[in-house]
Amino acid sequence: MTEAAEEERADRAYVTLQDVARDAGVSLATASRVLNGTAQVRADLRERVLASAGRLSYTPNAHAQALASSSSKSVGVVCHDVSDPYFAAVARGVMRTAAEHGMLVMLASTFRDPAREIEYVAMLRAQRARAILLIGSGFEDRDWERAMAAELDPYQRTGGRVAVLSRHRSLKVDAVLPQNREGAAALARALLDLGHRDFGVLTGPHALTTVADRLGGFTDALAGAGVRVRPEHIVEAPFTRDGGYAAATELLRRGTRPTCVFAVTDVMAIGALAAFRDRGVAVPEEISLAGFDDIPIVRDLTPPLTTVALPLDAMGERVMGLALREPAARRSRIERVAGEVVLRASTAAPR
Amino acid sequence: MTEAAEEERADRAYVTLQDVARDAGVSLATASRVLNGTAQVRADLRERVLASAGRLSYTPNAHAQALASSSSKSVGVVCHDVSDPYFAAVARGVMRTAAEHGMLVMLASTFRDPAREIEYVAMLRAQRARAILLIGSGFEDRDWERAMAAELDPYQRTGGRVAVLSRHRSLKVDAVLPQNREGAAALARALLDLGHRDFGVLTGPHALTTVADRLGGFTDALAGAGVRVRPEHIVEAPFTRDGGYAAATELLRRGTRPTCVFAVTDVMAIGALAAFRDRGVAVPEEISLAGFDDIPIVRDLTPPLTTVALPLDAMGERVMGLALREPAARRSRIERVAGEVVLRASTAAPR
DNA sequence: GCGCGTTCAGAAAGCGCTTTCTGAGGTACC
DNA sequence: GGTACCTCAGAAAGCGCTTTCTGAACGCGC
Repeated sequence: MTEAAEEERADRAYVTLQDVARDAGVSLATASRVLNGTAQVRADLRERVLASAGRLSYTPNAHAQALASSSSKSVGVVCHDVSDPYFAAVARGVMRTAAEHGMLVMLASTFRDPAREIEYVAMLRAQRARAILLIGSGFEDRDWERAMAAELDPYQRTGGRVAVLSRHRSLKVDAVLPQNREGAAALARALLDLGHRDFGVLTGPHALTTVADRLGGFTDALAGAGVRVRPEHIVEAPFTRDGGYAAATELLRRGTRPTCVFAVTDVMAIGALAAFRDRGVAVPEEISLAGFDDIPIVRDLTPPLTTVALPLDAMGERVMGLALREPAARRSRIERVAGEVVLRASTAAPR
Repeated sequence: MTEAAEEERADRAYVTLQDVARDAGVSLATASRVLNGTAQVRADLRERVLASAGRLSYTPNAHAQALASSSSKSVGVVCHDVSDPYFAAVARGVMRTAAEHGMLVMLASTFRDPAREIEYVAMLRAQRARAILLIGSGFEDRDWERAMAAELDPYQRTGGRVAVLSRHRSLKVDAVLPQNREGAAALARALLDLGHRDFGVLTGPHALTTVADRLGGFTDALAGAGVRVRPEHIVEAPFTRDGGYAAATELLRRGTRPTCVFAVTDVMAIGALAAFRDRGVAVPEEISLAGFDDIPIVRDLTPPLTTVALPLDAMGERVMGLALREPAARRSRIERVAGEVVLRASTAAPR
């Protein structure tokens, strides 16, 4: 390349395919074909194009490519909170799988604001994301479901792919579904086996499908054994560590103390454990505590937490896999994921 | 809209601005101006355009917009691992700030592969991300630095903004820099004050700038007090929970046991704590343990971890803020962030 | 030697927007 | 009433690619 050409290039914002083609002395079409391997091109032209592209350090404009080919290399992922360990663990599988497919991930964090979730889906639609993943529990709210469907349906009709992890009565989309009911029920039975009869539950906002399922599965299984959870032993709080702390504190305040407490997520259980420690209530000696999810950190708590283990990383992988695979024939695909009860030192037989 | 028009629309993949303009009986230009508020438009035309856009549920094609206006609404964020609690905490601030600016975040996870990091920067460049954020320690490796600069320099010359969190001898970019040396030094002095004289250090790959700084700051401060860390008490391992576990195990295996151990990150400290527990070494009675970062979970460990607290969320906010603000006059801006020593129950006076 | 089928490079038509340029129509002022 | 100026809608030129269409060049069979 001559000095003059070099200078001219410095003016322009970017090196374009046009520049490469000119430098290589071929047409735009040929340059495009070489760089994409779309068609056979005579060897010497090939070489020239490749050489020019390298020399000019050409970077294709992904927007132009997306526009011209009407397809993009990005997928959207919507979550509640990136700093939630549950999401973090799932995201790992999501990111890995995306990378394997050469996809870029656009991440949106709703901070549990339903309106914002819908807004983000609209943005991802505008970005022509190839697929949209909804990670985390949906809301059991008619209006919200309608609004979400209003975004998702046109998106899917125009070739967009949607997959969700956890949720969603009304959305006709591919889904990876942890067996929340069954897992919670199995946990209940395991705790019954330990000898517990008096339970407390620290639960999240009941509008979340996940909460409803876990709470329902747990209490139903207990009921099956003739055990009822006293209403004042069910405490609702935000779906966070601090929510768990507050709920556990409230539970202790209410007087009569259960022998075993189930927090519907590990994150809440962590807060509960801290609350018990701060109040001098020994776990598991005075009270047993169990969670749900098996986020990585709970193994390192003292005591390590009894929980229902979900293969979080693999779930992320599968949900991204669903979204990237060929669309289903007609109906949505459902992949159920079983949880496995893991008894650790945070639970013991009641005294 | 007539049935025929409705039907015609169903064929097309998307509703375009053209469709809206036609439906409203105005020109493309006018429709664009109304939707973007770019210029004054007569009230009745305005209304018609807005109504049509609503009725057709028009979603602009972000790629077309980006191409035509040569600007985009997305920023790229490159991290090592989304599931690392350190990144998760920082990401929270990053995501919040991005949302406040109406930006979409494209997230890339390198899994600590230097080559992949550079590859991602190229992808983000292709996507014409308005800014690129590099979160996490850089590599002290000439070749890598050169290759990274080769991507970043042209990007910045063409108007791209780059900001980093932690690192980077050679990159001329805006940066948020935790005071790793100073923080580690302050921690060292605090531990000396507790009475410790015999230290161990669990460290990460020394090619990471963060590791070098923290290790250096710690040992230098000790040296200033006439205390040397015995070489066999410095154990290098991967920058992970399991790395910390392995390093602590190795440290115990080596025989003579220090009275106090510093793990260069909280994540490693968590692993170390587990290793000590598994080996029956009481913390802090038999050995004191300190970390660095103050990731949220360490407060809930037993014992809660002494550490150097970094305002992780705020750091994320600031690095995104740097990237979104007007570019600096000429030189890169540096924002230093001080760490604060927080003594918790994992450290105590030696016996 | 001629027609036919192939192969492959180049011309050109978009993809869906933004934005400059053009010109119509209205207003203010002399 | 005519000129100068202003406001604002529409025409059209791109943005940087992909991809269809066109046609040149060549090899082959009869």
